[in-house]
Amino acid sequence: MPGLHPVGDPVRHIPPASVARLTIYLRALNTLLGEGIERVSSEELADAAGVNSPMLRKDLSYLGSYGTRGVGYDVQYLNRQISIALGLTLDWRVAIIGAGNLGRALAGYSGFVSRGFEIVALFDADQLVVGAEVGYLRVSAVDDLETVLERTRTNMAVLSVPGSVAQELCDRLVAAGISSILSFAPVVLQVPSHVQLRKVDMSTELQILAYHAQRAQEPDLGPISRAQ
Amino acid sequence: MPGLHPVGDPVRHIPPASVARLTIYLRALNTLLGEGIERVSSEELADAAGVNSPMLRKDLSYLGSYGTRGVGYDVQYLNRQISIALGLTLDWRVAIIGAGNLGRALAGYSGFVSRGFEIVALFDADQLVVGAEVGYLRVSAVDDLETVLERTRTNMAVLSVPGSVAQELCDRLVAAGISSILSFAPVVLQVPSHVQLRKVDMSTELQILAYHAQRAQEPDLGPISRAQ
DNA sequence: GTGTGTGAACTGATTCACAGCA
DNA sequence: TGCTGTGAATCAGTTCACACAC
Repeated sequence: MPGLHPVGDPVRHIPPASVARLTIYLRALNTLLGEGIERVSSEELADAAGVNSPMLRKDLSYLGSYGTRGVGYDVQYLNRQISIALGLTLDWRVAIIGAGNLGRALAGYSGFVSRGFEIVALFDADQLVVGAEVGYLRVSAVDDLETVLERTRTNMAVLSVPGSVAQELCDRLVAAGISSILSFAPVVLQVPSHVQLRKVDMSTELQILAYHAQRAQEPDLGPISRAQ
Repeated sequence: MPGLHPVGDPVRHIPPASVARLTIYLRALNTLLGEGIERVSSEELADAAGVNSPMLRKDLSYLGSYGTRGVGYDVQYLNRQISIALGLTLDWRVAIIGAGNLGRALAGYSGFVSRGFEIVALFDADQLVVGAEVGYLRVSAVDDLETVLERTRTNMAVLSVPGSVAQELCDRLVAAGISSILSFAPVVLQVPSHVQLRKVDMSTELQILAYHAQRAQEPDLGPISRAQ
């Protein structure tokens, strides 16, 4: 009986860790769809997503009972149900702030568009860049931020600006009513609690890799000289 | 008594969640250093890092006792201790695979170099791009991957290639002895267990934002019609 | 007095084993 | 019989309160 939940409690409250994995399942399902595969077991899908199958089943159970016992999951149907649960069927209009290499890479990244995200604006502070065409977008002046955000009905923003101006621009985004922000700036940003801020940070990631690599390097009992 | 741990058990085994936050503290400490601040309390540093102070103290306690009770932490000293614990004082030589917009953005990103990571090679498959100069680097042909990795003594790799070729290149990196990989490719990669793979994925991040934004939108009891 | 360091309590995430259904 | 869905058990991560050092 897919689609049936106690009235007033539909799908509510998926644990954050599960939400993150649901996006991975979605990706794996898309790959399967592309290969023309129509049905998949929790074991197979878990493999494709790089998790174990009880975890996958637990995650999916937060959404409802969308599989068939003894059989597995319908790829297309599950794909759609996860999309609905994540809110991907709504209209997401994204502005990218900062048209440097990173901003342009993001603007040209087809993975966004294919998943219900439309990039509707691209801003830069540099007058030499303003007006340039990047893909099908024209770069707007960051001075016109508020006006353009409103005109384009933007409801999500990506910050790809230098750390030194990130907080200032973040504040302007919040003041303009944006409450979902993805930041690539290498600084800690402060936002009011109603704003969802996520950070992507390449040097943080490298540092975490360094930690593990270091540990792998010195097999077990490292030199105490290491400290200081 | 900083620097003293039971012999044979120096600093071992920092929980993953703490490792991730230590990189943030490092960033905050660097900002403080830049402002000429010499001493900081757990409360102040926690604020700057966007966490609460008991958590920060707990995280730091995994490294040792580097603060002074009643006083706080020496910014410079703590900065150094965290760097050591994370392995940032070792020699990290990074290759970037893929010289598209993203690869070039990464190659030009000063945040890497400033934290002990040296970018030593940049690869692309496109013959029109090979040989071009990006910053102080010359783009190498991906055909020469193994040779160049060895010559440059690369020990970390960043994958910024299209999803369709990511697994193949990942396999080649692993075969070439690279065991720390940061992938920006929007696919699930399979690696042997001794290889540390981290993923950065912008569309995953947007999807997570979408989930929260959707929930904020429909105040609490969403329509059941939502399912299917 | 002040602010760190840490065991103890708690909360959330993951694993497991198996009941339930095709 | 086969594979999903889920409570119960385990494990990890976070919060808290307070002992302890300066």
